[in-house]
Amino acid sequence: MDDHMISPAERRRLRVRDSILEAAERVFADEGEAGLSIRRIADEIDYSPAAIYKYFGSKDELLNELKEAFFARILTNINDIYECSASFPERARACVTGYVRTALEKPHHYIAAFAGQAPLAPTPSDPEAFRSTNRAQAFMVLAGMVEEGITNGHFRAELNPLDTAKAVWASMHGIAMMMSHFQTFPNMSVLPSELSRDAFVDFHADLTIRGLETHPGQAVEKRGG
Amino acid sequence: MDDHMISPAERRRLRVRDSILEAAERVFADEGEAGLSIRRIADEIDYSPAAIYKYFGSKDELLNELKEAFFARILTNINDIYECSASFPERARACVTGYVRTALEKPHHYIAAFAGQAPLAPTPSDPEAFRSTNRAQAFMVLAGMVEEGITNGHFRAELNPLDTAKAVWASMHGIAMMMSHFQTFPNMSVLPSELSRDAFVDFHADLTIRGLETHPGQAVEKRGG
DNA sequence: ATGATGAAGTGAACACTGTTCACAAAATGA
DNA sequence: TCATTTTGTGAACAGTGTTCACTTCATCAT
Repeated sequence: MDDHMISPAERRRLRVRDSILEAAERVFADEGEAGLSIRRIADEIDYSPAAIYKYFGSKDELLNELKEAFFARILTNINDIYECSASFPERARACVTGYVRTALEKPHHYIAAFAGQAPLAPTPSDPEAFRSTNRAQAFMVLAGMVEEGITNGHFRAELNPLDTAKAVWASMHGIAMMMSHFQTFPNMSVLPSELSRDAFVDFHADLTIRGLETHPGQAVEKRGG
Repeated sequence: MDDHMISPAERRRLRVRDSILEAAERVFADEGEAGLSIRRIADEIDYSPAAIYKYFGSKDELLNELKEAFFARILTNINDIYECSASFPERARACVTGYVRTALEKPHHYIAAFAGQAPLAPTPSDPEAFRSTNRAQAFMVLAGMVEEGITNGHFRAELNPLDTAKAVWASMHGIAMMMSHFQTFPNMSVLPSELSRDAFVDFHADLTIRGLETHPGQAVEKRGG
């Protein structure tokens, strides 16, 4: 069988498809979801609006692909950080700040990914499909990190890894959203901050991780295996 | 001068205006921002679409009024909690959970309030106008709470009250968003939770406040004045 | 080479959106 | 009673996502 062989036609099709995604990505990053219309994409790549529907079932489908690609980026980054050689408490903080910093690279994407009212999970009921989601994978890295911290002795033993990971995710999500939405947060015009955006991300991560630690902000000897 | 006197005409006008807001509120709460169109509101109150523009400059203006009203609700709740007689560490946690719980009463509103790409602050440059915002007031309550905790000795002395309040707000915002968006969070189909939604709010608030505390999860003697 | 099959691409339309504007109806003030 | 302002409307404009009959074109079997 020639599964791996793709005809020139298929290659051509894929190229057009990618050009659609690329144009959408460009407009989206620059002008946000508001500025992104099918007709606009069509103009950008010199096709008719209807042509796009030969490649994507709907605008939402197209957008979902952009969002998933973005979460794939976050996943890669968070994974790289998790697997780096830094010792534990720093690694945990680096995971959190890494997520936020990657999210802030494309504010419009991050906002859009959670703005749509549709339940974000494409297939909530199917475990297989869910676990293949980039979002889910990024979350599992986080959960693994929490679990490691617990067996480490750095994090409190009574914590439930999954629920704790969800709570940490929620907090990360909060600051990512806040800073994506308000371009100058935490330095709001009337309520100035002493911290730069970068420093604030670190500060917030520190608070978040502190909430999990057995001896917050202090070194601790290893406990279990 | 008869500033306080309002003519029957004005009273009538206000009544129509309110009916518009009320209809919008109803549709919005039920079906979210997607289901809310000018024509839909017009249908609901038996007016023509154009009539609405005699009462509101634009759809955004109308929506902003809904959102502000919602934040006023949050402000009231958070204020009530802050001024209640409970002793400190519990009061801090109650503030956080109160914010989140009020937000969760109208998920669509909360999402919409932060989904619009426009900088949420109506007048970022004008301090006067900003401070009159319900959002700003709710935030100041939070900042006051943090400051009290610091002078209390419950919260670490090295914390900057304003920046800390912003970080706490971000975390609260995160869980509020998450639970508004995913209707079953933290109980996701494939990643079930041991905690009910209510218990999870408490859990998250505990983690958040712990990050600020001098002796997390323990009683502490008062320090300063 | 020829004719058939299906994919790629299009223009025009549909149903919807927020918004505007000339105009009518009604209430108000002189 | 007349003039003026306010309140409300229908029709239209420009925009949206989407569909569909239609052409154009590449592929493939005979």
